Amino acid sequence: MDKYNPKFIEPKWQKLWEEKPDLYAADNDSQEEKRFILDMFPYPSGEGLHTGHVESYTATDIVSRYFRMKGKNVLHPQGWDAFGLPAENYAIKTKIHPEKTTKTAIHNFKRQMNMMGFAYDWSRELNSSDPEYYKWTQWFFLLLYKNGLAYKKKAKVNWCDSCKTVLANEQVEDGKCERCKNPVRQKDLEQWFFKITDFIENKLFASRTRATNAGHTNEKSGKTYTSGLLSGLDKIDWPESTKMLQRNWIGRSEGATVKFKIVSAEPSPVRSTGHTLPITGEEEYLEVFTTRLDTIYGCNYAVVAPEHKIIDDYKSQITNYDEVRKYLESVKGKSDLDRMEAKIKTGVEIKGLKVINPFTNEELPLYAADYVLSQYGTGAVMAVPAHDERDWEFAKKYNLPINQTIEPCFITINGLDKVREDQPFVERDSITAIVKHWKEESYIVLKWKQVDWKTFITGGPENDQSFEEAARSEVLEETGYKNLKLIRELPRYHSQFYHIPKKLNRFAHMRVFYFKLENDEHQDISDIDKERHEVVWVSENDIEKMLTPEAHKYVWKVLKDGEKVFTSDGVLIDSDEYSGLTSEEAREKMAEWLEKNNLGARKVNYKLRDWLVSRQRYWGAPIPIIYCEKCGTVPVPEEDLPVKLPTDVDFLPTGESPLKYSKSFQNVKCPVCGGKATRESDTMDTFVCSSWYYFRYADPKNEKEFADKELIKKWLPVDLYVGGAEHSVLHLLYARFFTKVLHNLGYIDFDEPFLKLRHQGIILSEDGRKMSKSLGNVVNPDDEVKKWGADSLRIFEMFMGPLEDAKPWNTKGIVGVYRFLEKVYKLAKAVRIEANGSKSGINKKLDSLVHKTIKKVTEDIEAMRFNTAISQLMIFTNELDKEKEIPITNYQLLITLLSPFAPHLSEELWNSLGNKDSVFKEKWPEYDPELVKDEEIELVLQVNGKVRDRIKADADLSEEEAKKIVLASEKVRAHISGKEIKKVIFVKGRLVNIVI
RNA sequence: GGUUCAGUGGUGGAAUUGGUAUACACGCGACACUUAAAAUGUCGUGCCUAAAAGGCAUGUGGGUUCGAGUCCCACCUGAACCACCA
Repeated sequence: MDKYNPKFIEPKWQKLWEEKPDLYAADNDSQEEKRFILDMFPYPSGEGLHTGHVESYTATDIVSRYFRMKGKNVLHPQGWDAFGLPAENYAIKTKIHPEKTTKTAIHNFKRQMNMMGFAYDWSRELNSSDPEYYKWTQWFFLLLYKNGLAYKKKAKVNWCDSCKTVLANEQVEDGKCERCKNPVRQKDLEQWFFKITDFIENKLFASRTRATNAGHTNEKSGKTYTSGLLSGLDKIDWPESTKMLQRNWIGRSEGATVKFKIVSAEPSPVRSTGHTLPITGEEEYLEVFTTRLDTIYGCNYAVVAPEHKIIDDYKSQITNYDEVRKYLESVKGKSDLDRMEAKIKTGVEIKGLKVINPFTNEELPLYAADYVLSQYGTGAVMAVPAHDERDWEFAKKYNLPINQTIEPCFITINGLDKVREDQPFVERDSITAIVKHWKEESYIVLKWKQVDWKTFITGGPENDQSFEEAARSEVLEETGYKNLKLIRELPRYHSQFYHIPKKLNRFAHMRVFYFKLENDEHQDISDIDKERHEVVWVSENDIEKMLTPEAHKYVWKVLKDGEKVFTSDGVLIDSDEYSGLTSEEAREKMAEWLEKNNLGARKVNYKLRDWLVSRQRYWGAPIPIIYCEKCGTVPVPEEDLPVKLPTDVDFLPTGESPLKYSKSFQNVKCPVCGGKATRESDTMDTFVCSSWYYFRYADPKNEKEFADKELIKKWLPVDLYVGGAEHSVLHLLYARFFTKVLHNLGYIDFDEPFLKLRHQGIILSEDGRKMSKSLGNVVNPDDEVKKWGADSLRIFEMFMGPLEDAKPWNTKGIVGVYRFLEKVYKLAKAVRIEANGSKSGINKKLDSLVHKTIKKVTEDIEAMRFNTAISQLMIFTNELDKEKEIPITNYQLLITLLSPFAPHLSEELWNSLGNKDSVFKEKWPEYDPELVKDEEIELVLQVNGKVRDRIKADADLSEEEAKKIVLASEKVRAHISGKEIKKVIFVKGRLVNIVI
């Protein structure tokens, strides 16, 4: 055998490995430290593995093999997310039962995985469509049901006409079905939900009896809790982008509810029911939710969602009820997509009703409009057209008044970014600017005056007259303006307001005075650069830079378009006693006032809604619920699980679950009274199956529990989880929810399932587009393995670039990897068997490279930087190739380091060297930190930062010696001749830089 | 529209986190072996310049620094996700 022949080597070792389970099996009894390394279990489609699967599975395979060689007890299982719509749709088309197609697909997937040499512990294989598995999915449903976390409710839900089923909010993209891209309709249906919203914030521990030491203890209250879906994100090692997506999806927003008194335009209100108003105090109010309480003085009307109950409740008082009704009808038929796409806001005034702003006591008109969502907040909003874009659009269309109550602050303090930590003050202690007022035809002079540091931190005198006078006289000096009227002075502590970088906050101690400039005087401003932006800065040329980016854009818009909404925080104006406060301060004070007067309260709202889990489809786990004529909703007793999927069904979707038409399935006896009853015919969303599967790997055959408590303790949580970023909200959020439920009920003592998460980037086709069958640009792993072998494909996919990046496939690239493996193979010929073990020290340079390579490969695997690990192995191989004779220790080391990447070749070479045991039984090598260091380095000689010469030198050369060397260099001398040396910078082991 | 990330040779990508820019690989070119091709091997390969010396180069323009691909500001381009959530 002198030619590298993966076709022969690879199947040979795959067969031999199969016979040695200790190479890949997880040991329940081992005392070694555990590592649970997990791939997202795939949906076994008929297409087989694609390049993306190969990429992420190779990554986890490398890490698993590495940790095993490190002596860790590794759990690296694989399974099948087998339920789901594609299999069912395929069954509808071909009339072949999904169980059968799934089985075939799994068989093919498994073949391909073995072909790739993935070392999975197949003894723990699981399949979510197996009754032994979904028995426990049903058990989880009952667990949630019994703890009040699963409920059935009639609600507006997303309905896909093409899939003929309801969808979770998470499965609707752009108003379309995630799967078939059909527009989603809103439908009123009774459906099952999981109370995922209960776990957004930290939750008090539900079960004290079961818990041993589970749960976190709050230091202040001493209470034990489960960390919420939000706060839990802070403690796990996940990509920041993924955490962001989850936070955005949960969409927490802090605000307040405000009660607007409802008054009737007509004096004798009679309700539809015949009662006179008011019945109770409660009903007199329209409750709205807002995050911008500070803008309430600018509220000019209120809007309710078309579905809001106020319309029914006050039917008789609405004088234009017919018109309102007509509008509601026109909106009803619209899908979410239509509503979103409609660029122009529509609505109708509800005449006969008015609401009263509790702050101003103004009577305001009420509207119904579909830009207000009934499901969010209270389904009603206070409209502030001056400071909210939607309200502004609406007000423009219906010609409603617009009152500005927030004043933008335009200025940031110039030069702050140049201030260093050791300089306590800004260079300039006073800045003057003139701004054209955004609304009026007048100019405002702004004067910044620095408050000294001590006064600033102690608070200092609030209304320091002399300070104002000083400011005034400075303005006079600089501009000659006399008629300055002080409009307001900004409060002092508003660094956030100036948009100053956080680290510079402590420099933001300036007081700002607003002076209004009388009109006659502003005529004299001679240097107005009207062409440019009609904003003139007087005291500095570069003062324009003081504008915050946001304000800069804003000023532009105002001046160009005449008017524009200002939606950011600012300072309040025309708001009674709140005027002059910043938005943040005002929100705080106004909320206090509301609570004191019982007219509202602080409130937190979320975008996340409860998870809709029922589906009107066949290929899923049946919901274990029975409806009895007498007893009502009855959960299936645990001992009767699993509720098996019937086989006597027609798959054709009708809009009702196919299970409804199975007589054998539908008709049952009530488990409580034995009377006539029917089964729930809906199945569960497949994401329910995948929300708990990782627990099952700990104990996949258990018939009494979803997994043994001790085994869960042994193996979980998952140490490393790798999968696509497309699951960032769906699967990953649901799985966290399930884990938190188990924790809260005392089943487990951790509340986050996946400690470390990484995504693999998509592999694009060679043309940079997504691989797809219709484009005909799909790379099939089977073909590549046939051409190059699995080892080449594995390494190539890892070598292409960082794991998480999107990378285009390059057909020609794989040959380089093949050549590399071939070179490693051929090196065997040059191996010298030493008489007396390793004889290091002969070739110091090579020894150093050996240890550098161990270090680099080890660190890169741990950090999952496989591309650079492989590059280092290539450098090492190239270096060995230059030697006439290769010491066997060096060669064995190369094979050991290569083995996680190219298991087949490594095993073959290891065996050919006369080793009887597997290379994977070998201990992962350690490096000697002393040998990693270079004894001799190339000292870089720079003049003014430019490289002029390189000289070989001792690694721990002293500064004195280095200086001598520099000055001895002719090239350096040529550049410094005749000039004075100002400074010499010395970086040990690297460079000397001469500054002239 | 918003948020986030990115932009380095002909290509995929490196760069010890502020210290020799372009490691490793593909591709390309020359040469060797061969009747020839493939395979393999050797050498070369950012741009300007015949070459050396030198200069210019990390999307563009500024800034900080002895020194910037890396830090700061603005702009341009691209990608991903979210999008009436008050």
